[in-house]
Amino acid sequence: MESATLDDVASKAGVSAKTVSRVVNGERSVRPQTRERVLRAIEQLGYRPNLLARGLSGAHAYTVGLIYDNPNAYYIIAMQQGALTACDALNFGLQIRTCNSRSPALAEDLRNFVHRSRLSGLVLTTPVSERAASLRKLAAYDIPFVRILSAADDPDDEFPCVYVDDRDAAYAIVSHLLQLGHVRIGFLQGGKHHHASAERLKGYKDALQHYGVPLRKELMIAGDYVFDDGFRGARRLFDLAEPPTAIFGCNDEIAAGALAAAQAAGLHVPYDVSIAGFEDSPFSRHSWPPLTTARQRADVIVERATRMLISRINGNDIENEGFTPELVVRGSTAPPRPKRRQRKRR
Amino acid sequence: MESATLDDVASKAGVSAKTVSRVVNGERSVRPQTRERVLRAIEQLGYRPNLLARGLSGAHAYTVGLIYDNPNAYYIIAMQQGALTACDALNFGLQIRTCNSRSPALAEDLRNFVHRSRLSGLVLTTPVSERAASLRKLAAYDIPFVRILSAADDPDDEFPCVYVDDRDAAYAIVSHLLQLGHVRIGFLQGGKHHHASAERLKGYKDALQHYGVPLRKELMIAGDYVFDDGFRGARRLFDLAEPPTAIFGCNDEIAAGALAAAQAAGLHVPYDVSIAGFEDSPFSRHSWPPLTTARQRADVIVERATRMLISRINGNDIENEGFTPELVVRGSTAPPRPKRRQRKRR
DNA sequence: ACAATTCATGACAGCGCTGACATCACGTTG
DNA sequence: CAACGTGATGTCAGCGCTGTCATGAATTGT
Repeated sequence: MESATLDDVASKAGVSAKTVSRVVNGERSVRPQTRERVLRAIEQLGYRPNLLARGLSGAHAYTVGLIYDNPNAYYIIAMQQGALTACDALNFGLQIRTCNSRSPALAEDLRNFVHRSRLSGLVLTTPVSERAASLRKLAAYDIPFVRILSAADDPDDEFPCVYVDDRDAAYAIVSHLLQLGHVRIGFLQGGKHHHASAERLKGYKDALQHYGVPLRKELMIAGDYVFDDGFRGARRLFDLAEPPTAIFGCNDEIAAGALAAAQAAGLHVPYDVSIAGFEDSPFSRHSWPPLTTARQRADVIVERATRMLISRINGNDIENEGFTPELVVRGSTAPPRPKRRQRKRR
Repeated sequence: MESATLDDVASKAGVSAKTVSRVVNGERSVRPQTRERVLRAIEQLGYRPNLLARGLSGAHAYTVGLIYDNPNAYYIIAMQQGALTACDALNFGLQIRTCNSRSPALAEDLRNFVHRSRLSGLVLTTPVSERAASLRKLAAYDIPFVRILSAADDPDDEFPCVYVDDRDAAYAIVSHLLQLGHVRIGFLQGGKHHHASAERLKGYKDALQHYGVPLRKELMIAGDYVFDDGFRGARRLFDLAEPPTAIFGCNDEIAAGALAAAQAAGLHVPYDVSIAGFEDSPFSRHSWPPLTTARQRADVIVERATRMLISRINGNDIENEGFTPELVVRGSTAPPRPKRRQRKRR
């Protein structure tokens, strides 16, 4: 019933506890044949190292921290799931923490968190992962971390990361709208403090340019990644003399707000106006009509980042990796309805 | 920089480490005067016990597990938040785990989880908290737990719990609809394996009876706590010869489904049909129109439950406690629109 | 007033593991 | 062939805390 200890494995394999420890921690200097024997004993006894003892004894607690500053519950759950999967598989613990990414003391807060729990490293999600100055401080504190962030043109390779190609995904969404025949496409931007916002904006602009559609300032509205800003932004768009026939909301919550605004204004989605989001949150599936969006596998992305981090902690070299969200077409987008307003367009 | 240890506190207070340990753990046999001195030293040094060492040394890991089997991200995040608040305040660790509440091996799974991490106890949320047979096994395994559950008529006081008065809250919602003048009120029930479903049903029935409105079988539709069942259920209601003028969905996701179904059917909410949910999830705020619902403070409830659990682990007696969700009236409910159908009603 | 009991406190081992260092068996090298 | 790496393994202390038991002081009963 009681779980096996290092000593149990050691005597079963006929080696010292320290050697078993070496095998468990993947240290080099163990003869392959010995390693083999130890691994077999571990397998037979179903040995798993005791995190508490490891942490108490070692230089770090064999536990990573998942850091976020994000109000989106679905996103958080998915990220937690991914991190947990990786940690369970690799015998690491997981600590979960919110933070204030705009605090000037961000780096110090994180350092305190790491030191207090003797964390082995951090997985930083957006927008925490984008606070360059704080990251430099963290690195100076010798805290290992892996960040998840939007791919930038100039990939900032200073620190290891998993990047998400927001530009490409936004490009795909806007192209989809353009191909449907939309020309006046509203853009509800997300918070400026997320790099993803700039990337998605770039995808929007690039797609318009590629299809030879001029950019219209009045169709682009700033805001944050929240429902209310989607609602207000869309209302402003509908009030224009020439309102857009399609709206791209920078995430599903913004798009949900736009959807609500459309319905409040008596517009039919998608016949009067098409709406697209970004993220593939349950919102996008559970609205009416369901939202066209870009699927972002936060669980997979974070699992990857967590594995990279642990690998790095174990002293291995790691390589950055990228993901591109995938277009998901649902009922909220359709060809524009020909109508006077559109004909009038110069 | 390094955090203080028991020994630091001990020498500062002029006592042995063991005595400090006694104070920290609230053991009785310490003279008030000594305790005072130790507490002052702890305060001055900012001492916080090391969870790893405590867990390694002691009979349990000073860590509680939060167990859920629930697909609702908002709910989970709120619960985690509450549990974390309590654990941070009381110097306990927190482990978070999903499980399959319908597995016949539920109790064994939980026991393994507890043993593997040497958890001090469990906070069980619905519907895990309702699996009576498994709870008895857990109790037999000597695993302390506190459950969160729907208040039943016959309060099952066998195990400590925090209960939520679902019946009263549902009663309040249906009364609200009745007071608006609705008589044909559809009821979209949640999954049978949640006791809350039965309680909410009871609230529905009680309210109708109190207002002298006969119960109509055809207005009550079974389903689960998911969007799709809300959608399908509402569609069936709209297809009735005499459709309801109001619908009460057993949670916000069901209500969101009903809302989508109404919009898909070209019905205007709330003028053609009123819709109410339960839970006060962001769904209810971010739909159009926003949903009338019952606010359930999952964070507060779970924080309370966690504090109870830790108190119990520390050897104190605890008392059960109750919460009643609070009616929140938003734009999705309004008086029924007088129309032919209603006049025809016999 | 003295043994019997209770209370407050301390000494000490040890939880399971890792870090630092010691050891030993092999080549290598001049 | 002695001196010296180099790689594989072992020894041992100790991380910070709690459980167990020992100790001495205070309190009680007769």
